[in-house]
Amino acid sequence: MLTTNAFAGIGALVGDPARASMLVALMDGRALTATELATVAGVTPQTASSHLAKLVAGELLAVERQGRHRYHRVATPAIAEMIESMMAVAATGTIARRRPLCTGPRDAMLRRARTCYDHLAGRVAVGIADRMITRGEIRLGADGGEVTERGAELLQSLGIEIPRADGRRGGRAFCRPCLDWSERRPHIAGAVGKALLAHSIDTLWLRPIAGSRAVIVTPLGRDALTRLFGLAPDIWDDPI
Amino acid sequence: MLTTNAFAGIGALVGDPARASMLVALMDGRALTATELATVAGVTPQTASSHLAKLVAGELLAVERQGRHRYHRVATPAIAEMIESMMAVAATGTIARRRPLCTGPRDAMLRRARTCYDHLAGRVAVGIADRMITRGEIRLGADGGEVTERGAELLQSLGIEIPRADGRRGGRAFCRPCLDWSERRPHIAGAVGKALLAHSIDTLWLRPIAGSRAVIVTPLGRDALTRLFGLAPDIWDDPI
DNA sequence: GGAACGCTTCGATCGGGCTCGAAGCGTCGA
DNA sequence: TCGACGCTTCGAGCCCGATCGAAGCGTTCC
Repeated sequence: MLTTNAFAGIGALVGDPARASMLVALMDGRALTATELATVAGVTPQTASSHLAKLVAGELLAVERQGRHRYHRVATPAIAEMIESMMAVAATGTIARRRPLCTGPRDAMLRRARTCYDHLAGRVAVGIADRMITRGEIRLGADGGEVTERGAELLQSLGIEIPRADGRRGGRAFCRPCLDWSERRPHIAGAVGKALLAHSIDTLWLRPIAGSRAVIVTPLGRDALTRLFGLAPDIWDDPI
Repeated sequence: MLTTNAFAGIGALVGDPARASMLVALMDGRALTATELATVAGVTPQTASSHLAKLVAGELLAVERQGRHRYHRVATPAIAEMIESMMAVAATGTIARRRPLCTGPRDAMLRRARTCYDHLAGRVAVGIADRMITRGEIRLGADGGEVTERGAELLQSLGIEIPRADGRRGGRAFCRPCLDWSERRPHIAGAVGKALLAHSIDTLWLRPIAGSRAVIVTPLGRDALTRLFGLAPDIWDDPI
């Protein structure tokens, strides 16, 4: 079976710890250089080069040359989704469940707010999803979700344009639940989640941290998100 | 990073050809014995036992003892979704795209109609999705889909009860697009796809083949599906 | 032009894991 | 009770691939 071999090949590509680290690092959607990825993976540049060549040949990563740098990024959204679903499985495993996923002040930031490929994740993102559901602005089920009319009004009032499912103006905007690794509950992914994150960065509500998936919630963003999405004030406090 | 290690572990588990074959074979949702899986993977029972032990330890498979048999199945729907997304990536790769996925009379059946974990896949499934979209019975987008009121009426008239997204009666029924490996276009997955397949088997429209993911479309099913979903007659002909 | 830098290629080493034969354990049927 | 069967464990062989040093190529900066 040709597909089965390709399937195993994908697994083997992801199966090496160094390559896995690289893929995880690229899951925020940015493009990183070979040297940066070597540092992330904890290997020498030669080894990283070999790994990156394999990932590019396997079409998991795409590469662009810029001068003497080579920027690597996740090749397609489908691949990012695949990695997401694999991490969701990995995060629910016994080994990961045994003790808290991460500790320390740096990881407290990750748990609070981080990027998940093209949308927001973490305690804040789950809180936003919770409130939008209870206020009837979105609906989320096991198989998908959508923005309600009330939700569309809210987003439009913020200046966020949500692409419709079928391209037509009158169509419905779907969104996708994405299991949050740290919270173990869904946050909003898909076009809606992407637009929400982009808008939050544009308006300086959130500020990405270079070299990390964590994002800083600015004082401006804290006020805006609390007000607009009716977040509980204690969402900003890191639990012990 | 604990999660990254677990992530790489999942990849390594899937990365072996023998284990990959087993997982693919189990993707129709049935539970198979260790010996059956050894045959599928083309390895000796000892080797299969070792692989299965790893897959069970990694919580990708669950096992049930029945007398001297051990039945293995995909542990959770989340894992089946993960495998699906990996196969979708594998099926779009250059290697798989180079030549037709499969040939021969046995594979013609697979291309026509097969199970995809808990729902139907293949040319017929894609045809059903196409027609339901054009007739306004379902909507499918990149991030999800839903059953329209007209679609709900159709399904209800067939005696298919679709679980609502939020459990409430008035709620909306979401469904999920799933990229068809052989057709390279989406068919219907999620609760709606599952209910549709179950109903088709109950009514003897479809008959699963033991030891294969292919399903036979009975004459009864051919008539019913053509009539109910307005399929083009040539969908039953295998292209050369 | 020369040096520093980013990245790749080549070659050698080495460890992990896949594989199967042989043997052992539990279950089923006669 | 005995043999057949399904499956697992143990052990040894063996191959693949990850890793890094050394060297080479192209780019940038001074």
